[in-house]
Amino acid sequence: MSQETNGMMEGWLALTQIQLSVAAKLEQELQSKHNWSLNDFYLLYFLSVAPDKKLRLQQLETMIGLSQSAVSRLVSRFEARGCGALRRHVCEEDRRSVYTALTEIGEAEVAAAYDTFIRVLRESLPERELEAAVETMLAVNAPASEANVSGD
Amino acid sequence: MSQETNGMMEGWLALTQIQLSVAAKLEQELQSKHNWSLNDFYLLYFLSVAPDKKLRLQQLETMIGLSQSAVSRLVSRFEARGCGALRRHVCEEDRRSVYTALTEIGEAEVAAAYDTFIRVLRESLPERELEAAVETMLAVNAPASEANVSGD
DNA sequence: TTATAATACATGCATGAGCATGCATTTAAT
DNA sequence: ATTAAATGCATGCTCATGCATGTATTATAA
Repeated sequence: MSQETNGMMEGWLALTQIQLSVAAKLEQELQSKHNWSLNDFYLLYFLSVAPDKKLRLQQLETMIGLSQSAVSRLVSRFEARGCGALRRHVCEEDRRSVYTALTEIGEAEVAAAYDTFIRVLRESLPERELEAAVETMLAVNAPASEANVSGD
Repeated sequence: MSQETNGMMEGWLALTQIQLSVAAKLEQELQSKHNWSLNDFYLLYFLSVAPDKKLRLQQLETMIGLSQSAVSRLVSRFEARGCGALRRHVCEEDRRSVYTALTEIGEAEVAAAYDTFIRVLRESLPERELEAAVETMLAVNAPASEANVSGD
């Protein structure tokens, strides 16, 4: 466990903590203000910026970063709430696929949730810590990592 | 959804994707090479760098970033495997607390897993994308964000 | 001392996630 | 045209997690 690997470790742990805590804050605010989970928001957001505001499940997988089954159920659950933000219909060019499309109601809701999202991001992102964590990792992993570049 | 907020969003999404994919790679390698989950590794790692190589559950909560119940069960499951890397004993100064201590067997296993961890981190960390994502977020969130600092 | 509150961990329960698999549809091979 | 393989989504199962709560211990108040 050398100096360098330790820096790499510290940087990664710090980055992970930051990601976790900001994501928790986002989840919390989206939940209380819009009754959405973070993944609900990602789902609707990616639809809102997609051409024709519709995507097949497969496309959502990589965007949201969930497994195929998880996306299938995420959309199912959301649709089952009956809030009318989503609509699913079989893709006519390939009847195996299913399109998930954003409705006008959904568009408005996404826009509102987006504002919340960005606000919380601005407020809760620990900029200095994030920059420090990343710099630590990059410095440690650089070719000439012999030099002591740590601030403290 | 202005230019600036969009940059913030893009940066956050990129950061999240990076964290997810690297964590998945770490999990995968730890699982195949050491039969540990990522949280298993974090647990044993934090013990290995703790004074006397032991910690109370409460201390592990914030370190690992899990709830109290999740940590309780994480330790329980690990101990229940009977691989002898962990030992739990009631804290004598405060009999409500439980110490989770690393054994010598555990120390050796952590050292091996640590090497794997750092190697995967070095190999799979997308440095340029990470730096770009963070810079995007910081630039967008900076006071003088009028200036166009985006590369494309 | 005794009663009340606070603390630390364990556990029942509900939920979301991944894996393996099933079903329907499309594509490729013959 | 027929058959086999591949693709896209749904679903049964298991498991890890968070919340609410229970239990044991310690701290505080009277």
